[in-house]
Amino acid sequence: MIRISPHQPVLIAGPTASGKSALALRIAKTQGGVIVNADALQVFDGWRILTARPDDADLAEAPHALYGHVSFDADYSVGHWVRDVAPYLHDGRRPIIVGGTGLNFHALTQGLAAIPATPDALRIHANTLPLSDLLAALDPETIARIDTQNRMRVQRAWEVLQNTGRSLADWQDATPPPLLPLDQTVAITLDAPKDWLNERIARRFDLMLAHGALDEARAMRPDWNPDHLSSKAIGASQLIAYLRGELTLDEAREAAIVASRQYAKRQRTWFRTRHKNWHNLPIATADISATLRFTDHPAN
RNA sequence: AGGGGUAUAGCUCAGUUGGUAGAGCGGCGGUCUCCAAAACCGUAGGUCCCGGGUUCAAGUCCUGGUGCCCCUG
Repeated sequence: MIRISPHQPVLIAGPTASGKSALALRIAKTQGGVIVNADALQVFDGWRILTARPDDADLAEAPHALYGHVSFDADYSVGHWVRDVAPYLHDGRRPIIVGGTGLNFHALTQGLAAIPATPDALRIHANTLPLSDLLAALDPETIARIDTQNRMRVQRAWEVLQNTGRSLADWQDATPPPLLPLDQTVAITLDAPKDWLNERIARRFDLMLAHGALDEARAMRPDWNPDHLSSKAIGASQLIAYLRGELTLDEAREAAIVASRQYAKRQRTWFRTRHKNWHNLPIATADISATLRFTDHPAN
């Protein structure tokens, strides 16, 4: 039994296709609140079907925020997101923060180093440098805490040092307190059995196709640029490849489903190790509404 | 029916002049404080189609089957 008091923020995490949005909507409708998106791709205004963004009917049932509010060709990252959620944390309505991006929840509840954004020019320059050069410029303290084989992590550390003159390790040690400490929330991680979820992932992709994912891809095709963040939506590159005749529809479908399964695996790994202090809510085995108990008075 | 080709990991395929097998993808596990639906790391899988033969030794050569593909009639 999970007790939830009035106005208390609710956090809902869980692997893709586990039913997070449906749960959020149910809570919002029955208990009130604003559903706030914590998903890295649903913030974009492109690929609405493919990213499983709430449809108009959902939007009509409860207030939603941070869905599709960023242009499909814009840059976006955890830092932007943390700034964007802030206004919804104390506006009098219960925030129901839902998404599958573990890093966002981590930044929200554990804090995020206040590092200035990397200017585009510096990022573009960094992209051209060999990994060995990036590594050579880094301080030992930072090197010790990053995966030196992971170019993105190394480049990030390099960019921070170049741009701010301070090492990533330094910045991280000075991480400000979190915007929303975990103990002020009711944090729920949806836990779905792997086989059950894999089946749902496949079914959901077929449903997306049935609901016009291909039309969406056709509409996005003229502006298609794999470098856009929004282009990372699972299934996007696959459907574009199909439209270009590079894959059969069946191959595109299969590739998208596989990518989705792999993504769900990464999410499970993250949640398993990082959400130890969250409520673990098994989804296929229990009736969720029976587990959640909304109280009339603050619980603590 | 005749001729040719092919049969190696779940899939697609590599395997040099014979020395009991590898890759990519997938699977499984993990890492991750600003590209995170990203990026990265680790790992398990094989009676090498079946039988016989040559050889100290055969995925590799010979032979008989079988499956599949192509061509001819």
